[in-house]
Amino acid sequence: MAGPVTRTRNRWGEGERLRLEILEAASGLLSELGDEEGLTIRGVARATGIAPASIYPHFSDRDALMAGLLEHERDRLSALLAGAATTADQDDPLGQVRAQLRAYCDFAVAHPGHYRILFRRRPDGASDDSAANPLEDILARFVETFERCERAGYKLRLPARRAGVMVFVAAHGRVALFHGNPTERSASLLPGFIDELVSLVFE
Amino acid sequence: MAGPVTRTRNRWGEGERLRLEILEAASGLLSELGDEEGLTIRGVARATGIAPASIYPHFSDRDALMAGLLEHERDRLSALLAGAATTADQDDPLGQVRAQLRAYCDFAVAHPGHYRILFRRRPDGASDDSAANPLEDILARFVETFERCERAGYKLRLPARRAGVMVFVAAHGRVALFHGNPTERSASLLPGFIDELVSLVFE
DNA sequence: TGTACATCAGTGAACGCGCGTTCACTGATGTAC
DNA sequence: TGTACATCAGTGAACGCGCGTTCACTGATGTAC
Repeated sequence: MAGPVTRTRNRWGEGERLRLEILEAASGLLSELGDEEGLTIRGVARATGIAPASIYPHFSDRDALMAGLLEHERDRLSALLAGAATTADQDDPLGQVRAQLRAYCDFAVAHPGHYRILFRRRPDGASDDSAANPLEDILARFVETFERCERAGYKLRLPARRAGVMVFVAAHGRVALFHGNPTERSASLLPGFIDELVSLVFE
Repeated sequence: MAGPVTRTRNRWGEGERLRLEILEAASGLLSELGDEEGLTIRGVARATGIAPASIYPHFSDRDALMAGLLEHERDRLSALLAGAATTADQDDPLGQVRAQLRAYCDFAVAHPGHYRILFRRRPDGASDDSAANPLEDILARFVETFERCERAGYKLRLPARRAGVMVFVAAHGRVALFHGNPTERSASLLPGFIDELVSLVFE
């Protein structure tokens, strides 16, 4: 499809740049394929415009590349959610909840491949700490916003953390439903779902 | 791990049996691997105790085998949910909702691999009708039960279908969270989550 | 009842392919003296 | 300023492997006459 990718080699002392180039190429590939399968060392090398062997100084093997990619995408989504909360009206925490949920669903709809890898089972070796678990990071964004709601005097039907879990898992379930049946119609029903969800969680 | 699988060839006129044997072997493999990757024609043939070529009279290619497996597992889960509703106290529709949700989560926790393929993106060629969409089938089980609740006089905060969508997607999101972090602790919090979820949806 | 033939269930070997990974290398850019 | 050498960024070719799929086949079981 795309012509052969050409690139100029990094300058002396800047070899580390290639690491990011690889991750970005892999991310682009994930958009095209919509799926982690087919995301191979050779494929990523082709997309980056380098030899397969050139991956190895930056990622020790395919698993390490996938783990790097997961971290990369988790950080993108986490930043997006934090941004949505601060962009919304600071005096309207309920609006912030909605803005975050909308940002979350938009991301999932627009980037199914990226979204999906965030919810992939972690390799068995992964530890239990939150740094390794991308979901904890995302969840924390929602919990923060509910805590802000509580401080602003809004009455929740659940404690802030439980409310965060509830909207997060429900939103995730809803976009998974969309991914299973990615139609215009299903996407158009998302805003209504978000409103329903928010209304259930408040008094 | 397991020794070489041996089997006796089916009798004349019973060649169709092999189709089911293949699906059951694939299902078993899915349990062991916990993952659709590695579920190969050759691997399934090995697990069934047949030659790879013997798959082809029953499934035209790998995609057809995967589609057959998805259908197989969807029917299992759907039957499980229907059974949970009829096993519960017939005069307690709210208890039926809980029983279904518990059955659903138990299935997801006990069979991550089987569960996961139900939520895999369908191949692009798949049509839009509900028969092709495993999720619709599962969703319908929950909706049925909420309709029973309404007829029994329980007040829902959402219409029955929307309530069904809500608990279904929330339950799915919750077990996905578990799959991302499959600890004892996470599993032990599931019953509490189910109760919370049910309480949110009723007045 | 025999016997020739059709049909069945399933096999074994081979094909071409893309994969992950290794290893000795190349050429450009920096540094020591 | 020159020059020998170290270090850097990245390459090209090769390896062994398991994969999906094809194809001519085998031996057992049924059927027609």
